[in-house]
Amino acid sequence: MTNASAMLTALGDPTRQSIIDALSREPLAVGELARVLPISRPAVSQHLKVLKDVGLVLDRQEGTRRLYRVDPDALAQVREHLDGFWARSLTAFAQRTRSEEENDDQDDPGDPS
Amino acid sequence: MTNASAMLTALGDPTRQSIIDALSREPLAVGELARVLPISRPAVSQHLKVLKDVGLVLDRQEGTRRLYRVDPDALAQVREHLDGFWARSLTAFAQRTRSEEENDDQDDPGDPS
DNA sequence: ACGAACCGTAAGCTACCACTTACCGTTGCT
DNA sequence: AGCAACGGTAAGTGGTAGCTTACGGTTCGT
Repeated sequence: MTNASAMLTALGDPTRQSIIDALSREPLAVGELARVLPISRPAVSQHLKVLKDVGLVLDRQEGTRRLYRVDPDALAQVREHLDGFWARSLTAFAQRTRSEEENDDQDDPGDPS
Repeated sequence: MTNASAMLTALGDPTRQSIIDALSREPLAVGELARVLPISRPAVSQHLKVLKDVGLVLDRQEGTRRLYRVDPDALAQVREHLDGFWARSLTAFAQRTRSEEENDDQDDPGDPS
């Protein structure tokens, strides 16, 4: 499992999507996230651990608080991974269209001109 | 929950990621997918239902078989959704850098004009 | 009409995931 | 030193996601 797909898997949880959404606007401490989200503070901590393990968020000690923020480079990696799927699906579609045109030629082998 | 985040959630399962990966290269029938993947054919069917419900894949009856393919537009939606996170995190970072500079100014409250 | 190939769905089970409460360590302030 | 605020982690629980087997429906060939 590549790192990008691991990040994609980590993003599969709606709560973690909300966390990323909030952290993308501004860095937040765990307690601040817990106040916004409908879950307890330990639950937020556990989600943050998952996100940090795959590299989607970074943390920094700020006095007694711990500030979390998203890593834009990691997010870019996931985006490029999806971009790969997208590009392949497009070229596959283009090739399929060409094959159909060739099949049309085969179905009616007469000269179209 | 927007449609893009629902698609992102559906992409959270590694098996579904493999299915998207395979289908992005070429359209496949359910049985063909089951032969490639390490799970049974009904399991593939269930995953395909999830992917189809969120609009990530399209299906087409081809004789007795049912061909599935990825919808490039749907994939583009997810990519743009991630792009939103990415862009916000970048601007947030830029603004934070600016605030730090302003703080430097505040440390020395001389008139900037 | 019969058989074969293909697929969706129901039923059931297991494992894991997300959540909570409880506890403990750390940091900073007075 | 003592207190308060903050946060990570262990332990335990409920729900559900993902898988399998079994069954039924549809389409094509003979």
